[in-house]
Amino acid sequence: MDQEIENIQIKSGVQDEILLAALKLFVEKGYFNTSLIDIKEAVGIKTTGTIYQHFKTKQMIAAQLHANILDSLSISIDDIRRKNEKPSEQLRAIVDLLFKLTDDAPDVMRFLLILNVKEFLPEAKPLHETAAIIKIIRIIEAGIKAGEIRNTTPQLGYTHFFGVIDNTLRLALTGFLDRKAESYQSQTWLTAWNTIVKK
Amino acid sequence: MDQEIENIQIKSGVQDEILLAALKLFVEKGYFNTSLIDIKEAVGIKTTGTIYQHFKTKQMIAAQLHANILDSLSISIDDIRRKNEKPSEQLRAIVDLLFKLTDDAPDVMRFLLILNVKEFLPEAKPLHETAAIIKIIRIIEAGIKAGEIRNTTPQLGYTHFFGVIDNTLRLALTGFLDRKAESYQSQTWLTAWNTIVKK
DNA sequence: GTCTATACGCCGATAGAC
DNA sequence: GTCTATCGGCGTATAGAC
Repeated sequence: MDQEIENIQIKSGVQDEILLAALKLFVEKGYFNTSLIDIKEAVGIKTTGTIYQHFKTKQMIAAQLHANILDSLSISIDDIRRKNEKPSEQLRAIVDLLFKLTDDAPDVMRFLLILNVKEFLPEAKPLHETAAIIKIIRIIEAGIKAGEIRNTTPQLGYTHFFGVIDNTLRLALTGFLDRKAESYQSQTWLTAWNTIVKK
Repeated sequence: MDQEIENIQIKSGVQDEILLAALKLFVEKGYFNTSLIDIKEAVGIKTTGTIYQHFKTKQMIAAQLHANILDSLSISIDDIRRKNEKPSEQLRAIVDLLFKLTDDAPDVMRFLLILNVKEFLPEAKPLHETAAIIKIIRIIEAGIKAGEIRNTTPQLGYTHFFGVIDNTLRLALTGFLDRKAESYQSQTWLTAWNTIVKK
């Protein structure tokens, strides 16, 4: 999986076909309901043995996916921080990205928002200890210092703001909200921003 | 498992000991990482065969837990609706209940908020088609009609309001928020209510 | 590097004694 | 109703030919 600014690109090659097929199956049926035989068939190779040429274990496939997604996100956030000055603008750009990913790469967002990663990657850091989320919390921290965001703890600000954002994306991904995520974007941004803005 | 108004009570008896042990293990390790042997040992019986006297399959244990939790919630919401007139008061009482459950019965809330139920109960209704959630959406609908809640769709109102609530509870349950859920309750209520209140 | 074939363990579930 | 014992199957992983 190739990381690009502001998006998540998939290279060709067997290894990446395996990752792509696994991502689709994991979010569709769950990690434990997906066997290497399922993956083998989705990729179109004839044996599970071939998978072991590219990944040491089934778990490593999931670990690689997890790392790639979080790395891409972290890189995109770096880029957003370079291109935008004010915390409010940075948050806005992050929200834009997440809505875009939800419509364009829903399986990536399902992996992030719906799967309980800890069950199949017990060694994985909790989300809030990953680089991407730490950077977001820093942005909120900066917003509080700059007077854009009301005086609260960055943790609780993050919790409320992304409570609105993530739940909207999650319920769009599961079909409870019936239109494309994009159609909820402007109203959801306003609502989320209002949970933390200084008035 | 005995259902009581405003709380979730566990009866004694082997059957309920199994449910209680399974709940704890499922939220701790995940459904698929929990074997009947784990459950047997947690309960303190000597054989997995005994479990089959009370439940037809492992899946039925999870299904029973799921049903009991959602039924209790639905009953509690009925009670809240009887005791409170205004939609704002009803929502407030539901939030009170959820925060209370998070501190007093965290495993129940972990089952509801963190586990990806669909993975191990593929036949289960999505949460938003359950009686409990339908009732909540009706409350929001009533609030819009009564002029307490701003003019939006009940679905999006639900999404934003419970985005704030659920994420706060989820992050309290996972330790990202380091104090008891209760300590965030009043501020989180205000934030959530502000996402939908008519101004 | 991809294939065939298979080993091996674990777990859900069952049969039947007590 | 709880126990002992065991079956059958699935799924991960490996060994080795092509």
